[in-house]
Amino acid sequence: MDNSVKKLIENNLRQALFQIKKKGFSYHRLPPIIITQPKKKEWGDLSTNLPFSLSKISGESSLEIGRALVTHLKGSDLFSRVEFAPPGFINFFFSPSYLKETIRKIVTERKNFTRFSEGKNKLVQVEFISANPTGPLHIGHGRAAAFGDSLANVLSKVGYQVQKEYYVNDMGGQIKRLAYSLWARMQELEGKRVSFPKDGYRGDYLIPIAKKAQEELGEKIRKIKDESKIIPILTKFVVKEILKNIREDLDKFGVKFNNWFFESTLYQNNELKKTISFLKEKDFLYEKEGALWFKTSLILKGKQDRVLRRKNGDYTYFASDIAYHKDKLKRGFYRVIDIWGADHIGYVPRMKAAAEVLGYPPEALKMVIYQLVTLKKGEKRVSASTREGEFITLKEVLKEVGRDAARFFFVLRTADSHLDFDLELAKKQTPENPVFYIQYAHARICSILEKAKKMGILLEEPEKVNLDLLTTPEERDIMSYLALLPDCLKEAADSLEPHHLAVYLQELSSLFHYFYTRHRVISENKELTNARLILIQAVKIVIADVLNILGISAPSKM
RNA sequence: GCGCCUGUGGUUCAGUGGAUAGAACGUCGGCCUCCGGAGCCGAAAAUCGCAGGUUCGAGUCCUGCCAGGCGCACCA
Repeated sequence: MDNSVKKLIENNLRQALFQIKKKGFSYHRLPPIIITQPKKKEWGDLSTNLPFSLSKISGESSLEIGRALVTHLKGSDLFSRVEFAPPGFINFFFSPSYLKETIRKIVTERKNFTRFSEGKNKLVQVEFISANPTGPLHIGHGRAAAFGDSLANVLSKVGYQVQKEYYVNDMGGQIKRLAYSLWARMQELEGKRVSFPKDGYRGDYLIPIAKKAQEELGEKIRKIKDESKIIPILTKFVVKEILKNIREDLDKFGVKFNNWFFESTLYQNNELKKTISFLKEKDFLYEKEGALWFKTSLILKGKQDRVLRRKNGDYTYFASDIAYHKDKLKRGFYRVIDIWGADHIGYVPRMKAAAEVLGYPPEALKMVIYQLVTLKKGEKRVSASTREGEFITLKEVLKEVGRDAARFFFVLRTADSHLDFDLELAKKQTPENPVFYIQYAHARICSILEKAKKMGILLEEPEKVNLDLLTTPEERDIMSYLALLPDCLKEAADSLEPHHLAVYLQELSSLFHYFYTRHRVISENKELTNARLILIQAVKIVIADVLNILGISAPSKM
């Protein structure tokens, strides 16, 4: 728990800062202490530019600050060396004893090695995908699913109690069009020539649902003459069916939600109307031209007001979304994270403004925007669109490239990057996909452990093994990198960027494969064998743990 | 027109204001008596879109421009 090595170094630095202040160095405030992994091995395992940043504040020379800090940093058993690298860096070299402690911890604490306690008792919500139940999930939703699920896992590692929620828009014009589209399909099945509703959903996926609707509802519907009374029945049916498909896809993708929140409940339990009254009391509403308006302009300068209730009496999506966020706030989340596609970017300021009126503390509501996925078919780029019925479904992607590869592919990039999903490449990607590289490292380790077992070599308790024997540069590099994992996870959580973990895995796997080709784990030297078995176990545990966070399997055989 | 995102080797992407900008794929050349060759090593390949600015120091921050993506509803 709480195995941040950067935190340890930071504490050491703070003590040293306190010491040099007593010796006459003057600074009125501390700069943020930034500790990074340097580019070159000669510059240590970790490094800080504190002399630079402190010099900027105090006006004293970075050379003097650096030298003074280093003399006061000596004496920690964390490092074997601390070097001042003029003109302004301090480089830290982990001590062998710290590295030993690291792999012992990993082997004994296992998954708890990456666990933090800081979020304890704090509720966080991650709301993601929330695709309208008007069609199957497509490749873009896959990105949201992989990102949101991984982020939720990362946050729960840091100690938060995370709730994953899917908001279902089962109201409004889109759903109405969907029901009419289904009705048209059903009539087609009966051989009637009907004109398809304009702006209807033309995708083939409605055809099997239409068949099922006929089987289950046909008789009931035939008795109803008034079409307007048929539609509500069909609406309920089609939403249920499509949600069932969505759940199946997500199940295959390894994504499970704690809660499915239906927009319609906000109507049923009157919360929507209560929200409207609330906003009215706050004097944020007015009527104009028969519609009810929200005074967005009071908060967002230069922006126009937005309609909450239309002339025809229907509430807008914005209205129920305000009610939805009011409900979330009431549920006591320390933080609410909404993961939205870039096509909702213009909606962010509006929702934030509404949140302010609802009384959200500014940092409590965070929208993460991920850029949309475009499909690359040869030289052509095709964007996904549910309405036109021309899209690659998540189901197809899963069929083509598999869950592990798909999830890794989606989560390897930052949310900001515009993802070109080259399906042709993804299809033939199997051998060269980076996820296999990582899983292969895991499988290789399992295989070695299995071999050791067959040879009758028992895995010793880490305390009983002489880890001082792990002295080669390759072994040291692995241990050093393992020590950085908790910080990597912490940073992924703080920045809401799970891709750091995917990058970490690639590097760790590379270090392991490199080690593997140079050294034998199982050898005549019994003591060394035991030590290396501990090392590779640590690597194995870490790979499996991080893959698990990313929702990817860690097979022992491939 | 306005707002947000992106522009880094041939391609896809990493990169927390710091030290000589990294990796993968592709290309070329090597490495299997021996724990899994789905691996490893080496080489070629980058004016970090362009132009200014801030700074001791800019791929990273600011301004302008160029190119691409997404928005700019009484749709969701």
